[in-house]
This record gives sequence, C-alpha cells and structure tokens, in this order.
Amino acid sequence: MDVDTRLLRYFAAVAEEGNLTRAAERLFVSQPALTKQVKQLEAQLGVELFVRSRAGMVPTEAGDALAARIPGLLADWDRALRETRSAASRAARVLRVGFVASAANESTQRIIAAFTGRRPDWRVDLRQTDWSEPSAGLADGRVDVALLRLPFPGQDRSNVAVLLTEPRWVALAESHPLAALARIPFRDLWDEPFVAAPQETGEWRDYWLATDERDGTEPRIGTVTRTTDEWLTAIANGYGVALAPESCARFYPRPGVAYRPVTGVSPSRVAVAWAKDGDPVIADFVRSCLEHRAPSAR
Amino acid sequence: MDVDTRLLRYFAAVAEEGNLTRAAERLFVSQPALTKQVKQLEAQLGVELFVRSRAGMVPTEAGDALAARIPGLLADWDRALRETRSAASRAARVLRVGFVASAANESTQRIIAAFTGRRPDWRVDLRQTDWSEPSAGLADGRVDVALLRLPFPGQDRSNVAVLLTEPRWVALAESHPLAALARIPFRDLWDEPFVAAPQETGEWRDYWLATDERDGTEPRIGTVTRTTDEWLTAIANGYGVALAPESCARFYPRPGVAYRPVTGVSPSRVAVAWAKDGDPVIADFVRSCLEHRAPSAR
DNA sequence: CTGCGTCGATAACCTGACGGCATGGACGTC
DNA sequence: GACGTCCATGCCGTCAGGTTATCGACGCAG
Repeated sequence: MDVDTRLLRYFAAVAEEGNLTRAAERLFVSQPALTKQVKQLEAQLGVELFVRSRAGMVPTEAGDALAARIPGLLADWDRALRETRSAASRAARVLRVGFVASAANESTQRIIAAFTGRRPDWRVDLRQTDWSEPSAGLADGRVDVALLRLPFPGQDRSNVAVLLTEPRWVALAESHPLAALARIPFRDLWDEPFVAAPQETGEWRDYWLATDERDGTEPRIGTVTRTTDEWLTAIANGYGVALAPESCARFYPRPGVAYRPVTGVSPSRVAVAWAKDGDPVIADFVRSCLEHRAPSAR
Repeated sequence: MDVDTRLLRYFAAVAEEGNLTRAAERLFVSQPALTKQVKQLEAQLGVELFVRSRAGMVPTEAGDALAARIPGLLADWDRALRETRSAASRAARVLRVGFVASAANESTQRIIAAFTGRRPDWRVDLRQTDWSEPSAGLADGRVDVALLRLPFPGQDRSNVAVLLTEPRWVALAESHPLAALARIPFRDLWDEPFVAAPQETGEWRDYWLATDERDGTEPRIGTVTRTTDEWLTAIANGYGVALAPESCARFYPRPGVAYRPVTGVSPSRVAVAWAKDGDPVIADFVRSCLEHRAPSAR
C-alpha cells in the first residue's frame, strides 16, 4: 500500500499537537485540508487513528503505534535522500562546500585555489546560508564540508578543525546610550533586549545570546530574525542589541548600526567541519583550509 | 522532501529491469506514465538517476545508491503498516483469522466455538483467501493467525502446528485417458502439463507441482490460475492436470473434473500458523485448534 | 439564557498531477 | 530501406489536494 511521506508528516503533526487547527498552522495548510488528509489516511489503512472530541484529536492505540514508527521512517528516507545526492556529487567530482554568511572571510578564495591545485579535476560548489542554518547544510547532508562558526547543531556528528578565533563584539543602534563607550563590559548588556536567532537553531542561538556567560540571568529577547538583513534592520530600529564577530563590523556596516568591542565574553571560533566518513577528497579540502588558517589558531 | 512510496516502487522496478517498457508492464502502467514519473523523481531529487541509451535505462551511481536503500525503506513502511493494523484489531478485541480455501474444513466451526469459549469478549474475523495467497495473509500481517497448508511463503518466520494430514490426489479432465484408472502412480503424471499457481507463490507452487518428487524432471506448465474457479475450469477444459488434497474432491466437485488418488507422492499437511510474538490470545486460539485436530496428526 | 470562542466537519470550487493513447525520433538489424 | 525496439512528447480526461466560507457541537462568561 502506497503513502506519501507528506501524509505521514501530517499525521505525525496532528498526533503530536492533539489538535487539528494548530497542526494545520504548523504545517502551513488549512484546517479542512488536514481534516481530509487524516481521514484519507485512515481510509487507506482501514484503521481509526484518532478519537475526535471537543478537546481535540486523541490518537487511538493504532494511532500511537503508527506515530511511534513515523520518525524512524522519515529519518530513513531522509538519509537515503542525502546519500543519493552525495553519491551524485561525488560521481560528478563536485565538492559541495557550505559556509555561513558570517564565517566567509578573505581566505576563502585562497582555500579554494589550494584545493583546486590538489584536485584539478574537481569542481567546488559554494553554498552560502544565512544564520537560520548555522550548520551551513552540513547537518542535513546538503554539503560535504562547511566553513562555519562553533558551536553549531549536529557538531558532535562531525569532525571539526578551528581555523581562527576572533573577539565577539556587540552591534547596537547608533543612538543607543552604550554606543558612546569605546568598549562595553558584557555585564552592562545583560539587561538589554537582544535580537536573537530562531528557537530551532538550538545551541547556536544560545551561544550568540551568551546564555552561559550571564551568571544565570535570563536573556531578554527583543525580536527574532532569520536573515542578515532583517537582523541589521532590527538592530538599527532599536529592537535590541546583538553579539557579533568582530569581522561583522567590516563586512556588514550599516547606517544606524554601531559595532563596539565587548569585554568579558568569550571569543568566537571559525572552523571547517565535515562528516565523519574519511573521504580523501574532503581531507584534501580540510588540508587546504588548515594551510590558510590564521596564526592565532595554530 | 516528500515522496510517494509508489514513486519509489516505480524507480526500483526500472532500476531492476534496466528497461522502461518492461518495468511498465510489470507495474501495470503505460510506458509514458513511467517515463514521466521517473523524470519527476529525478527532478524532485535534483539528481540524474539513469543514463538513457538505446540499450535501456542504466542507473547512475546515484541511482545505484538510491536503489540500494529502497527495499529497506519499503519493508519498514510495510512493517509499520502491519503493526498499526494489528494494534487496531487488538484494541478492538478482534482476532483476525485467515484460512486458505482448501484448508477450510469441518472443524473450523468447532475451533471458533472453542476459542470464543476461552475468550468470550473477543470476536473472530474470518478472512478466506484463494491460493494466490497461500499464507492466507499471515506473511503480510493482515491476519494474526491462519489455517493453511504447508509449506507456505514466510513459513520460517512463523510458528506452525500441524492439524491434519491427508493424501494428495490428482484433478484431471474426465475425458483424460488416465481418469480411467482408480489410482494413478505419480510417475505417470510427470509428463503431463500441469495447471500451476502463479510464479510469485514460490515454494507453494513448487509443492503442488511436486517438483521435488520427480527425480529432477522439469514439470510442464499447461497454464497458470489464481482462483479456485479458474483452476477448475482450466482442468475441465484439459489445459492440464493438478495435484490437490483429497478433501478437494468433496469440496469442489465439478462436472468435467475427475479426482483420483495418486500413489508415490507425499501427503499434504494442514496446519495453524502464527507470528512468533507470543500473544496470549493467539495462544488460546492455537490451543483451540489443537483440541480439534485429527487423530492422525497427534 | 444568550452570545462568543474553539473544536472539527462539510460544501463548492480551482488547479495541477497522473494516467492513458497516439505518435515521434534515434538507432540497430535483417 | 523497411522494421523493431528503445525512450520522449503532446494532448486530453479524471481525480486528488488545496482554498475559502460556513456549519454544528460544545463549553464558558456575562
């Protein structure tokens, strides 16, 4: 019997939420569409998956049994998908390199040149991601190797080599009183509202809020942004301040946004990361990275 | 990214056949439909899966990678499906009992009565299958327990208890010269065309052709049938002869078809079979079967 | 008790995907 | 040069999936 993974995702969302309306929102479809899909799944299986009540949708035992299996099924499909894509790029001698916007720096050009020297018959496919995806596509297998900032989600499943370390600064509205200072103690920022990364970026978000370096004070969230542009705009408009690597001041100047050094907060590390599977081509790329790392990281 | 399992089956068929036209036949769709589906899968993945040539469709490395994963994915989905259905029937206190047409016999009624005595709050759902499905739905988890004939596909994944043994007879056209004999030596049937079960029934087919008891002589296939009715018609019309359990002569008399005892061929065994997972309700059903088994099997 | 908010289900409609048939184009074979 | 065997393409009918608007059931607050 055939199913679409979409149906399985729909079902899983309803089972988790216990509520059609909310599940529909989460899936970006209308509630009637979800109603129909769930009914259709039940019809296809010949099994009642939910008990409907005013309280919402409660999974039956069969529904629970199915819900327990779905994450595994979807994960397996995802893995097959990634392996297929990576087989394709390997066969085409294409190395897929991801980098997060803020990690890109002057040495990228030289790294690629060095790699091309080592593997003249390979081509490099560069994919830039904004910081809504701090693993630069490595976590979901869309790239083979990534230049990014530590920490990132899925870091424990990857090999990592640090390329450089740079201090974290703060970006704030030029009109902000603290902008008058030449350097700002991090302690003075604890009570400021912050412009944060989305919840789902996990430890990346926490790192840039420096949650661990506030002595337990909860960070205040001014607003959440997904792209560099949104981020700059939010800061300029005074929705909050945000930590950022020093180089950000050079790469992303913006009228209305001031960058200042911060004391009392740990520096940020840029690294190259790759899957733990010992591909010699990736090893060559990593070698090319290490040749060009900043002296500070050696 | 979403896919339909149908698309995966399509892809797998093409990868196996290496030929669109033949794969299309096997899948009971037209060749253009398959062409489109394969292209769509490639578009969805963003990966070329086949190299097209006059020789046919040759999988690329990516295609091979995907093809290697698909059987596992489909099997997992199938398992999830079976578990869901079985959870549903367990919750509804329904025991799903399959039996193949030819295994049903007079004791079925008594077995069910005995089971109902043991589990008054349970209901028995009987599902008869013809011999295109000799496991009576046990192999694909559509029933919890089955009354059937040995051997059957998937037998090694099940527990089995023999209920009765009966000689194999032969069914042939009344006009057939051998029908004149009161009992027919199996040796005399070796060169006869046989009415056989479909290829995909595996050892079931071989067993009823008695492939192992012909000293290596290849059986001749007169025609292939899927249902009891087709089978009887084929025999009456002289497309071939066929082995059948003795009781078949009582249950399926048919003008134009004669049944005769056969010497020199092993008898057939009727058994109860169930999944190896120790459900106490199933155990009660098996117990009810064993109480009513024929003396010959004890 | 009445009006409102929150559930899920239903109706009417539109679009696009899938499948079928007929046909085309490339290439090898007799 | 005609034919057979591949896969691709064009055209068309059908149906599944989505959307919006609306309904019925129920609980709760005024």
